[in-house]
Amino acid sequence: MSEFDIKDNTLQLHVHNFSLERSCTCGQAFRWVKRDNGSFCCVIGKELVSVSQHRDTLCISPCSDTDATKYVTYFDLDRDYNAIEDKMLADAVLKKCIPYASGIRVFAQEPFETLISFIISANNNIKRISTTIERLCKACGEKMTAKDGTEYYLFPTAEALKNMPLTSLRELGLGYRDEYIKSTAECIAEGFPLESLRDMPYTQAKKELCKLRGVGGKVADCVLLFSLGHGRAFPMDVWMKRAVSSMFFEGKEPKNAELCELLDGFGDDAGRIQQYIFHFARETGLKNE
DNA sequence: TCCCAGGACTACT
DNA sequence: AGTAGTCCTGGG
Repeated sequence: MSEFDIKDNTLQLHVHNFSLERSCTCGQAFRWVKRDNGSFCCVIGKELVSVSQHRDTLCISPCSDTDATKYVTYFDLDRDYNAIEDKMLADAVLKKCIPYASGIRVFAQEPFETLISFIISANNNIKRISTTIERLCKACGEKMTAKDGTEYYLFPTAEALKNMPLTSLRELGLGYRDEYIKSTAECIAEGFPLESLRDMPYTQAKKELCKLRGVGGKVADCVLLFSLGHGRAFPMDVWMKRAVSSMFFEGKEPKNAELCELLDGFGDDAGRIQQYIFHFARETGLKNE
């Protein structure tokens, strides 16, 4: 495991080629908040944690003695992203993405929170997704108080969401997604084996996820990549469609088989490479393609 | 006022 | 199997 140190309830993790800012704001997670002092806050597990980066050191607080592995896993610190970038450097197209996205890590988030969050993300923008999720947490997530007195809310359990009246959900600004969320929360509360999708082949796991209401191919891929460890998952939103068409298919939309061939070439790093392409597309607007 | 935003559902060929 | 219209909401 990567090097770490704990003092004064602060965990210090050694990182390399890591960008906290890019990783927290790239759209994979919605509860990270940037504070004036440059640190980022989020509720992870049941803790409200503050994270800051100083060159190659990540400082996380508060922390207990046994939290190191938890955050190494969350921030994906044991993976060799240099090896991924080396692979991309060998490809003339992928090479161009690196300067725009280097340092992004794919976080390992909690499956249920990720599932509900990305159902909300459908036909929606990041700002509204974030505010809606915070309202949802406040409405039916457990209220917690940190040692310094700060109050915060956990992401709601499936049980709590299931018991919310549709009208109350609608008042939170979920729009037509309210019934998707209620229905999916019901399925999870009644035993839909979300965790078991981790060990299932990618294609089968995706098929299972798509049985849930409000979950189509794109949302399923987000859940598989961002919370269930499926590196093959390659979320295709409108930006990615534009990017993939212009970068790999001379501006034309690829047929399904052509796309599969491309993604097979990316192998188990497809999802992480997706993050590089996505960031490149957003920052350049694909103007030079 | 109209149109769209990091999709999914439904009802059609 | 593939495609058009519709869906709540906030902002340009």
